[in-house]
Amino acid sequence: MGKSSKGRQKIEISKLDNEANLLVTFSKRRAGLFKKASELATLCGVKFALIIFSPTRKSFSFGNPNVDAVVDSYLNGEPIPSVEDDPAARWLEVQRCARVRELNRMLTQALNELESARRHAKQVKMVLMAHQTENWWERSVPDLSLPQLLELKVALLELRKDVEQQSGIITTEVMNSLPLEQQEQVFEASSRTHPSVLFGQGNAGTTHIASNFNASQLQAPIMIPTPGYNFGEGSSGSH
Amino acid sequence: MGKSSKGRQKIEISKLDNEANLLVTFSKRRAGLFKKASELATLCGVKFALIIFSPTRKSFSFGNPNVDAVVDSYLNGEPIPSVEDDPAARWLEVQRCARVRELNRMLTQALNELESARRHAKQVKMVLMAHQTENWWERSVPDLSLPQLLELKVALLELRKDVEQQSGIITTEVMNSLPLEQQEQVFEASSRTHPSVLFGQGNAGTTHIASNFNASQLQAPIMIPTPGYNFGEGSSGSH
DNA sequence: AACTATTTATAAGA
DNA sequence: TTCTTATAAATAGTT
Repeated sequence: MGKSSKGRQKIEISKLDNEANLLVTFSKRRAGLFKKASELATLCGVKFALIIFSPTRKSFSFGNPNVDAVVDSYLNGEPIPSVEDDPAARWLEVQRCARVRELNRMLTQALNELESARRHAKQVKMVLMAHQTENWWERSVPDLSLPQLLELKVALLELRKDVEQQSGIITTEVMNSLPLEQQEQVFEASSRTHPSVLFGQGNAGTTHIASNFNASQLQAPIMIPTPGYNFGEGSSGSH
Repeated sequence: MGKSSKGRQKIEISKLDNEANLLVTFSKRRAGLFKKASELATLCGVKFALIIFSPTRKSFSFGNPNVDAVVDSYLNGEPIPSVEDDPAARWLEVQRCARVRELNRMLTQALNELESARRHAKQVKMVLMAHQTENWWERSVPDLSLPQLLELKVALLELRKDVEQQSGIITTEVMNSLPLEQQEQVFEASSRTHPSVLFGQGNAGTTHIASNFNASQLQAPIMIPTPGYNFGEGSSGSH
């Protein structure tokens, strides 16, 4: 009898041009990839995160114990002392956590500057408010009494000292002390929600990934085309 | 003749107890997983990131175009209106990116405060520097000429006005005055340099992942046990 | 790190 | 989509 199917055929690994076929292949291979990943995690007890953006721009993700924990570890990863002398390793290490490191650096700097600016502002305010009960400077300064003027002088000297210490730095140096990348940084607001979908009904709890992983689960039930779903041991909890 | 090998045997997907075997299995399956991922990326032209922590705590990662770009997309992903009311989804959403969001929030706030403080400091400085050529206030204030005193009065009034507008806010209100949306804003630096390491010698350019992907490449050469290495189409450039 | 006998994944077709 | 089937690919155990 003739064969009922040609069976699996070898394909070249290059961008699929047939759109429909691409979608099917994506679904199949994504499922396979997720299964492989979960098997690896279960067999070897390792942490992992896998994030995929579908051809239709939706995101699929999962990880063990969960994506964010792994991403955090990744972003905050320890340097590897053993590769300290390997230039490539060093380079990569520098690349790592670029985002969080940079944010931390910026935050530290901003906080430092803010502290200075705030101390400065406080002193200015003190000087100006010291006599606010009378609003003495609304009268013409020449009318001030000698003690008042002396007080003013002390305050101004104090202020000047402060200004030299802080304001000068703040206003003249700070802008330039920021690395160029920082000054040019474009900030993008994105306080968006980024929800995820649980894996199945009640099997997202403490069970092992693979122990409740089989082909039937792998297909339709869990492949909800929703961006950012997680499953695995810790997917339903915090990390 | 007898068979030279039992060949592949079926195994149960549960944590391997044999340590040596686990390490070998990890290496093999990691390689397979990476290959599958790169094939999927090539075939379907999708973005992905894969981060794995080895049993020995080292991290392996790669992605298309690179891990951080995908992680960024993931962390700043679009909201999915349809799951807005799903409590589980909301919960996971809250968990997600906690660290980066908090850093961003702190940075945003610090930056806003700093901007105010800076504007204020600038005005203070202007007042104080207006007469710096003479350092007139180093003489005793009572010795000032009438024009100088009038000038001082104007400066002080100006400063007071500024202080009322800014300093008060800075020192008392700013911490709480940011609108909630602003406080939650997530900023992302978009001008970040992000170099990567080349994949192999000269094949990391514009070639497709999988077209230069074979078993020999998959094993030792590219599996540098270094945190955060990337390869793939876009791995050799910035994004 | 290689080698195979198997298991597993999957391209095509229905 | 989902199922089937023949075949390609991955890999467990061994050397």
